[in-house]
Amino acid sequence: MPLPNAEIARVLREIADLLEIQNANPFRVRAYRNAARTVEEHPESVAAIAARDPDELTEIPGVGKDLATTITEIAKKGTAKQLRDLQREAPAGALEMLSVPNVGPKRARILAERLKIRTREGLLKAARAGKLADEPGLGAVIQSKILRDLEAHREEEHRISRAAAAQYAEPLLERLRRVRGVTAADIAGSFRRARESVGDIDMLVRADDGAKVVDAFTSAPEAADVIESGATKAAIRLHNGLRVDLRVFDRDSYGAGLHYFTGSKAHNIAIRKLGQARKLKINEYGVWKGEKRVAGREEKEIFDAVGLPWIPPEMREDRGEIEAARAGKLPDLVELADIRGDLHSHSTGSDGRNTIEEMARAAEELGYEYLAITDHSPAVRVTNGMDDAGFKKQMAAIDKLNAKLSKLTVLKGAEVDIHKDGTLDLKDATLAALDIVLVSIHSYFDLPPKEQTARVLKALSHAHVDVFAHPTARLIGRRRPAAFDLEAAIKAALDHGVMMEIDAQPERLDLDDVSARTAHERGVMLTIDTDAHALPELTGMRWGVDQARRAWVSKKGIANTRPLGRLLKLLHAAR
DNA sequence: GCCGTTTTCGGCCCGACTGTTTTCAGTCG
Repeated sequence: MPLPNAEIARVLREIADLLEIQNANPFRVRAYRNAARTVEEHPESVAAIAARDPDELTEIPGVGKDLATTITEIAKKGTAKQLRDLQREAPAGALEMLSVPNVGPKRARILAERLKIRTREGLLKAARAGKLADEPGLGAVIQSKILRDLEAHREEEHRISRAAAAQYAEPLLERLRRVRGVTAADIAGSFRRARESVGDIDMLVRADDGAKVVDAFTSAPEAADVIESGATKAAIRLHNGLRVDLRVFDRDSYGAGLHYFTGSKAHNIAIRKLGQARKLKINEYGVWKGEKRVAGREEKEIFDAVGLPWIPPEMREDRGEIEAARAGKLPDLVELADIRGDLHSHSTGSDGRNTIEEMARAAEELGYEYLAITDHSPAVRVTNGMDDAGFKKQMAAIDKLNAKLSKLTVLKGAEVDIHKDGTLDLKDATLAALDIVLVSIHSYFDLPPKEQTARVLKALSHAHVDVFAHPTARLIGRRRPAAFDLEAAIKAALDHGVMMEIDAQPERLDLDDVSARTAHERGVMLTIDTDAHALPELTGMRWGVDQARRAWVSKKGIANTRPLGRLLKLLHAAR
């Protein structure tokens, strides 16, 4: 297994941090950060490219001759001589200081070099002892901020799922909308781009009187702490530790502000460069020709100014969307309203909380044409899975229910466990009788990559398999993706006509955006499913659709946008 | 360190808030 892109990116970022502490050319630092990002999001294994032909690496934007050499070295050895040299030269402890809020490269160096602080605990002690107060560049106020953040364990970036963030952000947004004089309010940032997790929330408000909005914001009951508070900008921390940033814009600049604060940073930089080429300055207040603002009210005007069609927020990651927009090749992204059914759900047959009929009625309410009930097979005890006899009974029950239902068809399905050796957990005769067979990993997550890959490939080659459900089995923030060769799995899926799932559970979102995009581009049909274990979870489809949009997938690329007849044809074709 | 619709050299996105800097550096987004 080649070194994961994320690991190469991590090493590049560490080099960037150390260069910054060294006070290196900021543009050089930026080059490393930029390369780290593009490597991390590259759809193909960068280490595999390096092994094949290192020169090919320079085709990745932001990677030139030097970085190609460094990346090749990292891919081969897991580290680079440059990194080791920098580590030796840097004052011990400086890197660790960087992760503390309000400590950047300059202060990190002061803390490590002058105060000889090596660890976070050391910093906490020094701050308590008042040793930071008299240092140039620090001071009493910075000291107390550092102390407060360290005591609250805020040193590490704390990301929460987008779905969880919505529960905090949406009520706060409603509160701001009710402030007198506010004519619009939106959540921007990574939340609007539909990243699977968010580290903070950005809110934009359109109003003439910024002070009034800032006041309402900083005094909201949701605010546990005010981080900063200015004329048009403020930041608070919620009781759960989540940071919320607020910006207020007037009518003439709101669209520009929304574009700017939706990001991503990399996307914005690319757009500004396009502006520069047209002798335009683009900032969060508008598009400027000299001193004159020529656009800014609507977000679309920013794109107009640089000759591009409006680009959906989910695509704004500088992953080729600007080139696609320029070429008129932006995909027509799938929408929630395109979804005609759900292909992965559970009932009281295994670990679901509702009966098949309750689930079916709820799906009917959502306007769906079909719902697949895909209860677990018996291998994993905690899921209370059914054996072959159990499924036989359930199929008969579904036939009966379908006779009663007028608008919706319940599909007879199963979520079958993939054993350690790649065999499946139900008999072939049972699988053959089902309308839809999902396979997934629920055990032995840590097999060696070779073995894990073999296991997955064997399962996907099984004649009765329709969908590879939550393929990597990751749980965001809790369980790493199973280590198998995803490229090989995608190829196998394609060869055997197996679809791959985007599981919409906020904790899973599996496949992730980059993998789903790769699978889609290779021609693998995808599904978006809620994996609902109870009625309310059936409405979680939106999180999966957003993920698919981040993967550039159109309606055509998602199997369950098909009407029932076409879907069944698709399922039969694969068998 | 990267890169080219002015450029193979000389640029590289841009601004708000904070603190202590008495004119701006550091940090952050």
